[in-house]
Amino acid sequence: MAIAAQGVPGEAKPKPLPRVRLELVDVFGRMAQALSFPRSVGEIYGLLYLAPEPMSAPEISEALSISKGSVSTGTRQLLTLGFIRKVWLQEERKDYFEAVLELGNMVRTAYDQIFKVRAQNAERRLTDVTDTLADEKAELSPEEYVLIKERLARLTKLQKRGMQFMPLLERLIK
Amino acid sequence: MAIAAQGVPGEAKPKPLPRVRLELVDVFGRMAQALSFPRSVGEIYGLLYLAPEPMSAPEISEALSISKGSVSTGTRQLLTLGFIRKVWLQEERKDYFEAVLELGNMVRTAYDQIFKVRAQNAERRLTDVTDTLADEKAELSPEEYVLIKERLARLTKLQKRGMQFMPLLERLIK
DNA sequence: AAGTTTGTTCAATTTAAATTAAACAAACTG
DNA sequence: CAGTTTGTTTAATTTAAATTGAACAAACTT
Repeated sequence: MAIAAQGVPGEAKPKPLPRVRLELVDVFGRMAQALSFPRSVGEIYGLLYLAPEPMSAPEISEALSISKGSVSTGTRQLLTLGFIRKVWLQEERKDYFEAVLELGNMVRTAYDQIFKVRAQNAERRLTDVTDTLADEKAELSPEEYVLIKERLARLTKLQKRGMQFMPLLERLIK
Repeated sequence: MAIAAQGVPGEAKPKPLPRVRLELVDVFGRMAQALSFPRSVGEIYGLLYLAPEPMSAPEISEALSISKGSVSTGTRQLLTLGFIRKVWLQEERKDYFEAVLELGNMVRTAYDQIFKVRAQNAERRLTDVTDTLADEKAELSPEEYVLIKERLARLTKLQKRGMQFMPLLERLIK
């Protein structure tokens, strides 16, 4: 039998969310999808962004009607991205979460963890293709070899340009 | 009974693709997925990028083992993005496609059609949320109202900063 | 110790998106 | 004209991803 402690922020308070908050949940949900994150991840962030107090996992689950499994994986993703943080509240055993409001930082970490990694992967894969071309030279007609070589060189050049671009971008957002 | 015309580029030439080409197909396929495009769209582009001659839809379908339906929708997407172009070859009835190699242009159109549109949508949705807050003011406690208002203002500010950023980005890529 | 509550993990299910297959129209061929 | 070939469109299927639900471990309560 729960004690229904008074001072504990979200305990026994299943008050329905105001419309503004539901709407922002939706906005971030869609935004997440557009960035190919699970919708629920965006929804959790949207919920926390307008929360007056930190929220526990069960509260989030309740408010968004999503399973606690999804809350667990969703909060983990948001934590590793640095979009939310854990807050220990008084004597509570539960984890509480709050949104990181300094979105500037968010942009930085998102950049580092998503964009940068992808760019590096792309670079590596392109090198692999170029290696394959070298291996395969004998089996190709001279014309085809030259053509492919030129086009891959073109891609590599573009790739390099993009990479040079990155430090500039970094200076701008950091 | 087909006449198996000699001069026609890709006719009756189901020669298997060299490994380099298969690999680049794969690279672009994955890249497309990462950008939340259908994999097949990337594959088509990857195929055309190293094609010595323009390719017809049936040839693409054959080379990638995808249905002609997918080729039809995939080429349409790539055409509207400006990543490939149609080429009319001699007297042929078929459409032939070739990759647009000037990837700089591609980046520009991709920016205009994808990023820009999304940014504008986000702006509109955020305005809607702010409107909802105004509507709902009476039903919120003063503290909650102020809190939400401040946080939405924060988002709007960030949003504006992002938008200011865009012309700069445009100048860099255009 | 027995019983809660919280949070994680993973198999099973659901959902959404891409792909195919089939039906069709259009442009040609003999 | 009858028969091909090409390309588009839509319903049906397949595939991939997200979500749930159930099993479990850990930290607590009584």
